[in-house]
Amino acid sequence: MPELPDVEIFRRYAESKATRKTIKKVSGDEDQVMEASARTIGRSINGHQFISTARKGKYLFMGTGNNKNVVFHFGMTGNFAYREKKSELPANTRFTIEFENGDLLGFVNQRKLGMVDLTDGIEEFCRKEEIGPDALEISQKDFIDLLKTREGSIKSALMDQSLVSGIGNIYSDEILFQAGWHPNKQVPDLSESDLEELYQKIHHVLELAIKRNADPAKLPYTWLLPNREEGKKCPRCKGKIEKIKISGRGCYICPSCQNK
DNA sequence: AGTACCACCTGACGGC
DNA sequence: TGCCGTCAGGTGGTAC
Repeated sequence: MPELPDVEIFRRYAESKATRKTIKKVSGDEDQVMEASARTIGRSINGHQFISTARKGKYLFMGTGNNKNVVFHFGMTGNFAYREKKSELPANTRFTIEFENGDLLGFVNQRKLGMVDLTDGIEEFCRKEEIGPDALEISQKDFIDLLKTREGSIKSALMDQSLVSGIGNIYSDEILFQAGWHPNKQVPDLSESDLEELYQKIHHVLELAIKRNADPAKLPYTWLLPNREEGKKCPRCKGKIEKIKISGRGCYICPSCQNK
């Protein structure tokens, strides 16, 4: 489930559970998830503590006292699992950090589309990976300036991580539903005040989702997300939710509410 | 510069 | 019950 709100919840979880504890050792499958090997990561961080956490878009960073950062990206599935005193971690745990006190932090990633990496500098890492400004960090002015020169559909613009990072398939559906735009609306057709409104919707949706722990069951029933299923009733107009395909991704809309 | 499509993985679900 | 196709909240590469 990991889009910006989910990753922010994971960050808070890791911050509260796994910082200020001395790292004893790390282990991980030597498969495609480990961008840097567990051995390399262990050599850099064993004996140190995590003292900070950071998030940019869907990327999560845990910084150690010796200025290293373990980087996490969850792909389409996964979360963290913290366990006390070596109690059992969930299935599909791909990377484990063990602390001196015996506690464990597991990176759970069923579909192996995520990754674990190591970097000295967060800024440098983001530049290399072409991760754009975070959707909740960028100013309204910068957001509008970026979109001014953008072509193509608003949906693909919102989901382009190099433009603005953190918004994925389902939260872009929600944002566009609340803003009233069809996902295929062309960006050049949006006025400056349209873009201002869009910026506000992005903040509204992402911030409230974080407040509700990114738990779909706790989101307002007036939102699209709890009704994001073909044939369900639109919570606003009671029309039928339709599923369409945009750049290969399933996309849910209310055709009558999203006709701007 | 955008977009469409495939690939990477695993597991759940519906149809037969 | 079992097999098969399809789909899932992400990203990267490639071809157009």
